[in-house]
Amino acid sequence: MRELLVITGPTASGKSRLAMDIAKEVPLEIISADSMQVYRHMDIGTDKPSMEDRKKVRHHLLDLKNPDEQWSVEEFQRFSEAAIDEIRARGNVPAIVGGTGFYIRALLKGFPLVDAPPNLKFRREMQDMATRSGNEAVHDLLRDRDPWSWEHLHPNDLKRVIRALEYYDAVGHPISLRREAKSSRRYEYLMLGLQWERQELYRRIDGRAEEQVRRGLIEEVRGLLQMGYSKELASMNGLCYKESCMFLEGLLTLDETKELIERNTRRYAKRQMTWFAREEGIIWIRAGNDRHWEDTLDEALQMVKARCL
RNA sequence: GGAGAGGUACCCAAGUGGCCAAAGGGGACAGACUGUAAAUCUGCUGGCAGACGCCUUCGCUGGUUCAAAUCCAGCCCUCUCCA
Repeated sequence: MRELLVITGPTASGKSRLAMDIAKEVPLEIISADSMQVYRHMDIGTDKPSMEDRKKVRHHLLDLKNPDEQWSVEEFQRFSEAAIDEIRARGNVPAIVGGTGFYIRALLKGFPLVDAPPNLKFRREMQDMATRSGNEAVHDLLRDRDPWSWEHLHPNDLKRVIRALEYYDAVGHPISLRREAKSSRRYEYLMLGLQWERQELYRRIDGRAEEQVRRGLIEEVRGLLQMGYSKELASMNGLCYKESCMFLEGLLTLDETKELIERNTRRYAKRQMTWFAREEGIIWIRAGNDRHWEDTLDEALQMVKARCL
């Protein structure tokens, strides 16, 4: 059985490069598992694959949405499942490439699709209640409806508390039951993770902001703002964008902006590593300055050829 | 040279005799995560110990006191203003 190829790892670990290199020997099509690269006009800050790469290898789930359009895990799940079928029908190997662990988990372990979309009015109400009566008051609403969540969610984790409530409101049973539920679709997969020594990865991240600024990050963000996309949007709160908005508002100097971007990127990488550390099924492939990229690539290639072809 | 202000833990910064291993913020570190996840949230941060607790810290050296980051003396350093 041909397995699905998944390439993941923290930001700046070389996922795209690995995928592109593998594609030289294996008929790959890439499905981006990146929550930010779905947005159009956000290229430099998201480090989106170049048009050149996209010409060489077919990419999916890039530039699907405008920055103010709705997008979420569930949609990622649907779109990527469809893309997988499509790619296989063409006789190619689907490669999920990206660092958004939540998306990858949703696809692989498959959260069951449930009809509980965001309910904005409900969220508003809960939000108001929180500001009026405190986060604990909202959190306490979970007690009877979803004891597991009540116990495991911190009252200050308002987003999740509200979502748990919202879910219950829509479906009538606790969202926490979903963790036991089986997905409708399951995949056999080969999940490769690029592993770097922490300090080395951080060094790669440092200086990256400098590079992005040189490539026009600030202009990109200014353009987004001019198109009418506000800094309040989720998309505009992504790495690089949030900081660039602050710069454009005069809150930061350019140097401070670059520093902030790098720091936040390191933190992001750390969060990803924490996530992946408890994710099961990842085969880690070591990369680093003490190892030739060719060796890293070969190690990956061997497994891909053995299991995905 | 003269007049002031100040030196507190990785950084900034409270604290002016006991309730101080020392508020608060930042950073670092760790963790969580099931419909916006590059987001959001939590914990922790002198050393040793499982714990009672013990030990070493508030520029340095002495002193006063039952007791000092806090009071006194000298010294070192920093900053501002006047020369």
